[in-house]
Amino acid sequence: MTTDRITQAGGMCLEKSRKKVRSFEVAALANISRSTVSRVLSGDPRISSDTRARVLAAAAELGYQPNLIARGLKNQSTGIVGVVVTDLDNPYHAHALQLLIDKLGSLRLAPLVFVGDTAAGAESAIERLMSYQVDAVIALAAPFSTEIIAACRAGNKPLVLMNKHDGDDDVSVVYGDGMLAGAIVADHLVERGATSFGFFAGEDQTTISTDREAGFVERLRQRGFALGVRAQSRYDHGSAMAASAPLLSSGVDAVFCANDTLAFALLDAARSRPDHPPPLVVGYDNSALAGWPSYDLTSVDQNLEQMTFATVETALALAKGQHGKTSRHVIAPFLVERASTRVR
Amino acid sequence: MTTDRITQAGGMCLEKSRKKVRSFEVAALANISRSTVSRVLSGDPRISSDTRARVLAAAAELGYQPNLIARGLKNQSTGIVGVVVTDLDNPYHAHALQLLIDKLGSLRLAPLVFVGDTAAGAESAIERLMSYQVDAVIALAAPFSTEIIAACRAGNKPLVLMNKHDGDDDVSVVYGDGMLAGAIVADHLVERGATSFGFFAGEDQTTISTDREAGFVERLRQRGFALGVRAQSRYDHGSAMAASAPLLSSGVDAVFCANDTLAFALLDAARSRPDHPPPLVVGYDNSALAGWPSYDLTSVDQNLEQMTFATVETALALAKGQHGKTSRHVIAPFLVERASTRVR
DNA sequence: TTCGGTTGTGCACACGTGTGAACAATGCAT
DNA sequence: ATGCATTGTTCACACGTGTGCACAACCGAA
Repeated sequence: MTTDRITQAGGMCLEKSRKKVRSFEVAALANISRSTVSRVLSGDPRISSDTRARVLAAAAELGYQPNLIARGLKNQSTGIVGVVVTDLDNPYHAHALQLLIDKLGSLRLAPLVFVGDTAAGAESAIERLMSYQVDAVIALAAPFSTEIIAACRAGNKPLVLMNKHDGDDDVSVVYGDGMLAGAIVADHLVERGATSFGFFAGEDQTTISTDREAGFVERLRQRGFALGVRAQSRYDHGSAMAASAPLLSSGVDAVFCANDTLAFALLDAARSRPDHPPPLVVGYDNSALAGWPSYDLTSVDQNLEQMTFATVETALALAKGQHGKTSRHVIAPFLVERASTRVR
Repeated sequence: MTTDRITQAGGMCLEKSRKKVRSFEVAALANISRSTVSRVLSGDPRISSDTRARVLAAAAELGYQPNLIARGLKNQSTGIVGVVVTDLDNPYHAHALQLLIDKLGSLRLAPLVFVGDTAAGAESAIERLMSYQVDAVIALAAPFSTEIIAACRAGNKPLVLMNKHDGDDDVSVVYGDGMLAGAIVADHLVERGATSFGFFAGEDQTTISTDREAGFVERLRQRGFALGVRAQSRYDHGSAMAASAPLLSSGVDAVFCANDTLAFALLDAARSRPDHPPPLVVGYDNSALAGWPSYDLTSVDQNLEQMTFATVETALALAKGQHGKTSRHVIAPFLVERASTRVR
């Protein structure tokens, strides 16, 4: 009846679909050729509605699920998207990853996730991804984007950087508008009556971080103020608490922190010196913890929802077609006001 | 020279390896057949060391990376492991996922990650995973494990449940010893001088949660005490703060919380009523936040490192061979003592 | 020379799917 | 009856890899 081989029918199986069912089995059940099954599934309009119904019924009865590995091999398109993340202990990254997975899933794409927290790790992650023939790569706030860009270019894979942009490299990027955020924060603090200002910077001096500071300082300047004090720290709570000392002893009215983690550390440090009144504090990321009463932190929300949406759309566009075109989405952030900038 | 077709050699490429290089190209460069290349890569001992060296040199020169999709199709084993997670906003889950990805990567396995936070979502996630022919499935603290178990059994895919066990279902499981943890906490609180006790339960009444309570109550009983008060809440901070009122107004000496999130909420709620002295508080998960000075929470550490290790090892064992054998790893937790159980 | 053993390599097929081209069936106009 | 367009289906090949089996080359022994 067919040139395809026969499988042993799996003996004494009691459950519904014990063994993997392949397309030629539904073809046999529908008295039709295997190609017609494939055409029905791909929505080919030449198939008569009669046979289409028969095939669909047979597929449903057998519980047929196409083998996406085989399809990927044939189509040169697997529907797999590589995602490179760094630190999932940062709740902001974890949240972004979750949103990415959701968006990808709703587009029937599957995320293959790797951690690239060192230069070597990032490179090897990309190599693994390319071996799996992913349709595109999304790098999430990746510190080693240079290596990633090089690897993707060598393998000719479309790449989208989310929340990281490296100036002039021609890669598609999606990131939050740090300059705008800095300006919004400056306005907010001035309106709250602050007259002396500090900035708490993170360890990494990427454009993503420096934009925030630049926008802040620039708007302060426009309104007739200057930055009074500046501190810098790694992103863990302990280091940040230690590093926040100069900000507190300077006695500035308000501090803008590059990150919620830094802001929490600053608040904790301020609590331990009740002699001075604490400054107004603004964070960045609007993490869940910012809403808790023990911190109640005013924070910039990067609009991650919109950011992940744009990222996935961009990746999909690159995957299907125009590899050359690089795009640049800049997402507008907004401020969530809470008690940490309420005047006491 | 060969029966394989010729590719267009990619015109004016300037970069190193602009186009995908396939095994027959390194075969051609090494003046050898394609099968020999495959055998070299799989470490076949019959290959002479001379040709082996020639092949490896050619592969290195062309930057050959085998197509794992094609290999997966042929071998009926993709090296992809499906991971089903629920809530990545829970830092505990995010941390576990990161560890899982690391362990999988070091075993040269690739994680395909899906979110299954509803019954329907979990089922569709598993279906997607099976379409991708994953070698095994790991479900991380999945609330809808019944659906997942059914789907994996139907598809004949090995499954490991991490941090969830459903009593008598014969599935491989890896989880922390909640009974032991409860006992350790009871001992600790009694030693700290507490004489009246409360338990703060989570929304889910899975065995994972109830074990903690059962072990706690049992050990209290052995030492001549009983549980004085009990509260229950969803796992978000707001709900938990509201739900913690009865625990505080009851005036018990010590409260064991099923989760760090609940413990943080309880501490926040206690702060807002300075009339009573706060109880001793113990949490569960030892999340990063527990170490921060604003909470400084004594908490049970589940030994996630060991747990993820056992999970991945189990999945790998199931993937290569003994599908029938189900195993059960119970990981011993330990207590990290901090200020929240220090007598004031 | 013939036979058997060892060592290394190549041919051809398989994995499960998608798809261009060929083809059968039918209707319609010549 | 023949030619042609339309419609639905099948044939055969391709995607890139692994591997059983046959076989070539070589050596030593009878």
